[in-house]
Amino acid sequence: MAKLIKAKKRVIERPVKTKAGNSILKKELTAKNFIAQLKNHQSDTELKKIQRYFKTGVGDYGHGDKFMGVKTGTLFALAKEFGEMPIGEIEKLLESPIHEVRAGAVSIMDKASRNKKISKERLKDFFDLYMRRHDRVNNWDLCDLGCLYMTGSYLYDKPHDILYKLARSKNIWERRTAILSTCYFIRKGEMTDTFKIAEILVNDKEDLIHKATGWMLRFACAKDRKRLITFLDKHAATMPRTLLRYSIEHFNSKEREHYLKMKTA
DNA sequence: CCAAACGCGGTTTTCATCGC
DNA sequence: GCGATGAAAACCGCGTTTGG
Repeated sequence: MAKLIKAKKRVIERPVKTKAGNSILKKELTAKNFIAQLKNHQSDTELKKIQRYFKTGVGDYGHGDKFMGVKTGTLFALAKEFGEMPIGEIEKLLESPIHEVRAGAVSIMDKASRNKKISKERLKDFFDLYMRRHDRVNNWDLCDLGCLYMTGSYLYDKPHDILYKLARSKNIWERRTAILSTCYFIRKGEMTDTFKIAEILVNDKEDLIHKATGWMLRFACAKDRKRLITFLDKHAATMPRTLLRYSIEHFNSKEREHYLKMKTA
């Protein structure tokens, strides 16, 4: 434990954050170096945990994925430091068979995208890479990292057609991308796409789509409660249970009961 | 009677708020 | 400013309840 913290600290103290050292820095901002750093933080205890956390059994969504055993927090801290990694190197990370390495790739894009000072060009590079290599995004956490800020902020002032195409995809992670990308719009007070895409996904077969959609509906409800009520009055009786329960999680018990009982009514 | 549904608790990280 | 605190968020699993 102490060892891990020490190692983490050492990484932070590297001259990565100093602007003056940019040229030296760029040399180190490689996929190879990132993976080497990750290996420093590998632990078997964490490996067991993470394999249990992401369902890896036969038939589960995470089946066949490889893990190395790095704590999420450590991964995020590392990703923050590698924020300036060239896009080609990020793509290399994305091509890794190891989950944490791919998560690192998307996390680098996520952390950098949260910075309001990110350039339009950089954001476009991120978005294009994410969409072009969506085949490498094959778990819920990768979707979350890519979409909670990055995809949405890129698309914010552009046409949103691509999200509707993704919402109708056969690929579960593309559908998850579609709904989660609206998270940024919700933050900006724009809920239309969330509800329109939720309408497309309202009878989805996948549990992880129910959860993501319910999550976004609940999030949107915080800004526009009436709109969720309208949606629920139309769909509560037939929509998947998890989707419904997630979306009304913040209702008081009376309201919750009302919508939960609509199925039988 | 069994499966689905429910609600809660545990995992971890991040964000907002509070008081010094 | 800054550390402490609490809330909330993805997720899962588990024990209990419900209902077809």
